[in-house]
Amino acid sequence: MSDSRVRLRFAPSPTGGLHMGGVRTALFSYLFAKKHGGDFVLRIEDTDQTRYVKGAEEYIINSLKWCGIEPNEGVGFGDGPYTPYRQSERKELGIYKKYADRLIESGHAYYAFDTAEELDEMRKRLEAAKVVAPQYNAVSRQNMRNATTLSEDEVKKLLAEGTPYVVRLKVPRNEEIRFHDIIRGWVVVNSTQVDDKVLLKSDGMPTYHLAHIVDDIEMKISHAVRGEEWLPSAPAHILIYRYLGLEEQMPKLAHLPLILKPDGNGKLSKRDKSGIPMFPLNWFDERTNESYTGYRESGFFPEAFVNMLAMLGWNSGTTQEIFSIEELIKAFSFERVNKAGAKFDPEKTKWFNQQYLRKKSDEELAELFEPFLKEHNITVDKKFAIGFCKLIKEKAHFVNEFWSLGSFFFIAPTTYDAEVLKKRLNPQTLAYIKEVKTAFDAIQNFTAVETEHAFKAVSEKLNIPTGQVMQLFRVAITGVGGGPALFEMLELFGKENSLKRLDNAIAYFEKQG
RNA sequence: GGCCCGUUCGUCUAGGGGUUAGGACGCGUCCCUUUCACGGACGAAACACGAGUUCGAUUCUCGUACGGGCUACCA
Repeated sequence: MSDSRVRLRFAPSPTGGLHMGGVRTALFSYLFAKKHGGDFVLRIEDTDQTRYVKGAEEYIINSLKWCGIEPNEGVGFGDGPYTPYRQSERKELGIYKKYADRLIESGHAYYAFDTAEELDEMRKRLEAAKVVAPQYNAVSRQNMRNATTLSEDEVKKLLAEGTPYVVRLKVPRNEEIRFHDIIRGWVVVNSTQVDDKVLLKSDGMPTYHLAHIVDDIEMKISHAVRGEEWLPSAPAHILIYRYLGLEEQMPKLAHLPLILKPDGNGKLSKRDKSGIPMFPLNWFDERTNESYTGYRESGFFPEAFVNMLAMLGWNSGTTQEIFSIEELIKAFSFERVNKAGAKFDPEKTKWFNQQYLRKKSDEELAELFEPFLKEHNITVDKKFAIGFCKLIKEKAHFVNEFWSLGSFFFIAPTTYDAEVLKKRLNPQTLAYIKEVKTAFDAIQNFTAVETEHAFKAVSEKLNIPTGQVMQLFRVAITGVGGGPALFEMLELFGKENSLKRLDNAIAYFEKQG
């Protein structure tokens, strides 16, 4: 096994939008596969037809694409040597039945004909008898309608009559099951705790337990990565591999710690009150008529989202926190994945996006901001947009904050911050502003350095400290009391626009007086 | 309830038999600054508890507590 090709699969079931926990599982699998020059496969586990949600599969594919963690094989990403990659289609090939039959023949699985009502009765009976863990197992199966209690002829007859049946795993009575997990080390469970899991359902579909094993074997998967919620059923899976004689080919197991809610406890839910999304992309659930916001639509960069996810349960062992996907691939290992669940931190998630925002070039940001300008019917030349981004990005976590932070760059103010006016507007400061306008008029080379110089010269001339008039001057130009570096803004606006804004403001200020 | 997994600042985490227990987010103070932000400096803030092993345990072992997961013909 150790010398064979590294192949990992991400195997979600299309029962809804892909949760960020699922994205992280995909991410870790992707990183490991890429690090070892292996394959990353997308397999769709659609064995539960009652829970199939239309659009979910496409959503999963689009999410992976947006995150930049693309499988090189599988549904939506091109066929590899093990097509098809949808379990519903693989079922048509009869492969699951084949493996189930093998288990039946070797005596490790059996037909069971119990109806839902009978199973329910059994559970009630066991509960009434104060059985600690009611389950279909080595003991209780003796009182049920299955191939271990019925004669061979009876079983044949029932099958011939078309009686609905399932195939169950015949779990031994009292046996220690040991398995190794890359993240957790050795785990030991007694088979008494494992129930006779259904392998083949009455509709002919395999359950997850059978299907994922068959497919992992058939697809030559080297490492099976999944969430911690699967740990309790892992012993049953070990048994299946063993009874199939495939323990040697069994993928190495890695159970990832869960992502927990930011406050309180428990698994991350579909919605969080922090307002940070739980899904990569917008998702609309047709069944419940509920929609969920995505990271993409909330203005997150995919790199930031992926980086944040990577740091949830994994670390490089250094103090580095900002990683490109290439760096992640280089640094990743399952050994450095934590065992304990990680609470999701909305604040830090924003911080990650801010880090990436600050790394983007002004040109790139201007392009990303373009749609917001369109939305407000604003046309400006590229240079202005780039200059705007340069000044505004320091204030923001997201590109979608740019407009509300700096709409005054594009629309000259018609109202002015009343608080500031009340505090700072008086005959002296008004005279100051007028004097500044005159001084600006005379500037040939309208740069930040020149305007600031001129502004300060007025301060000296009128003997008024800049502090008393600076904010008022800012309000005159932008209408609001806060914003980016004032003289830098003037340079971007240019002489003509700046003077026009000053004129407007002076007219307005005079009316106030 | 039973079984499994886990437990270092509020959160993400580093560390690991002897450390001033390190970093990051957030928070606070100060500096920079016309404002806000950025940046910088500083600060408050953690080894769940109890035994055992040991010269010495946050680190190893066992219990306890707490948290989480699982307990379907769902994945």
